[in-house]
Amino acid sequence: MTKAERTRQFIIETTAPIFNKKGYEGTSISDITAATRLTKGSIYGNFKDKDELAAAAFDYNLGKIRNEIVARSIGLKDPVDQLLVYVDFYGEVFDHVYVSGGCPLLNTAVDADDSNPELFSRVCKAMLEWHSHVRRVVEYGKKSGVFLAETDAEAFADQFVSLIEGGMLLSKTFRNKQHLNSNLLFIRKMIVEITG
Amino acid sequence: MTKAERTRQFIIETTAPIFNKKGYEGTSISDITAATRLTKGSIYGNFKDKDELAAAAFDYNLGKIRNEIVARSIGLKDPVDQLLVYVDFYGEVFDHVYVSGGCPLLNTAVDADDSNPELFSRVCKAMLEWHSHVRRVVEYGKKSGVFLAETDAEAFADQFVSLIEGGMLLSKTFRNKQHLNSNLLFIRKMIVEITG
DNA sequence: AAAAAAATATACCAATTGGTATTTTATTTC
DNA sequence: GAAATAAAATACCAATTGGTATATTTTTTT
Repeated sequence: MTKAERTRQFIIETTAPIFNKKGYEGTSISDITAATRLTKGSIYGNFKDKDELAAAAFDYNLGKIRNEIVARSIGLKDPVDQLLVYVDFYGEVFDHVYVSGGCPLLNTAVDADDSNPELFSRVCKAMLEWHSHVRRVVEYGKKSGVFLAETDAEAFADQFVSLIEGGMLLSKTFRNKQHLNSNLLFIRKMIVEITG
Repeated sequence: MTKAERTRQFIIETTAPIFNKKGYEGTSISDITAATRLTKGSIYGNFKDKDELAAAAFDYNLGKIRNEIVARSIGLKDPVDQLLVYVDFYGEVFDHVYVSGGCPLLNTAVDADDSNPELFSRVCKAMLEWHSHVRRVVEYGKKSGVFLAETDAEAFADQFVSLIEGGMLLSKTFRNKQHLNSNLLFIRKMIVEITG
């Protein structure tokens, strides 16, 4: 790892929570230089412009979540266990996610859809990835006889994602983990209910 | 209604969707003067500063929703009907809400929690109002024997609000009403399930 | 260790930000 | 309709925005 690569990574890791908290337009170059204690020259030597850094910061924020989900999912055969990876994960990381400004998917979906089309397309892709993954796990569960054949996988994914993101929104707004926990418990019941 | 009151109202109504789309910090004074075709002097003659206008715009955006919910709820005795007011309302207004930038509660909750404490406290209040209303309707339904006694009203409200806000998020991100509709249908089933 | 290359800092730029004091115009009140 | 009053437009302000050209350090490579 060369010096430049280390600096680039350092800038991304330092500014990622700031972008997540203040938004991708609300974060200024001086916020970035203040947090990194680097100068503009250094920032612009490593990134073409603010948008490129914003995109890298979003990818980093999202990547941390995705990597953890992937790691926890390795080797799991039972679709129930695969769904529970998300439930367990969000239950465990809320406090940490809270201090870094909340769910990057939720935050960026809300604030980039008007101002930053490039960033918004990344959000779309990530949201679709998550939604499709849940849907495919349910479809796999139906095929393998674990889940009831009449289960609507698409609708299940809608409710799964909505309950998690909605729970994050409520818990962050009310500064109370209980709302998210309540939704996660409900998802567990939903999983039991589609289990034949 | 005096001239000043009319102008003030005109400014609020014209800028409310802009604030909702671009965020309360992302909307600049020049966005406001361009949209209203008024000058800074006129804007600042009617509002102390940008924050006061932002708060008025949020109140206006929220008020439109609240007024409609209240109007539709008048005279309803059955708690099922009272809950269905929200379900019907969000099913009907999605297209309109979409073009005005999405749910103001969701948008403002996400973008004001860091930058604008005054605005965020209004969001908190509004979200609590909604959540509490749903909870109280369910509690009333339990007392009057319409809903099962074992129903957890607090948890029901968590899921109710999360499914609507999460559905708005999905439908807005994917530009597809179906996700919200799917959640609204699910809420209907939830209501049936707690009905004894 | 010297030379070449790469990374960082400095000093600047025009444009835009939110906001104000003052002048001009329109609306009330008498 | 004239005088008093209120509203809106103009012209300005300092501070900040994202960004760049150039100078100075650090790293590499030889």
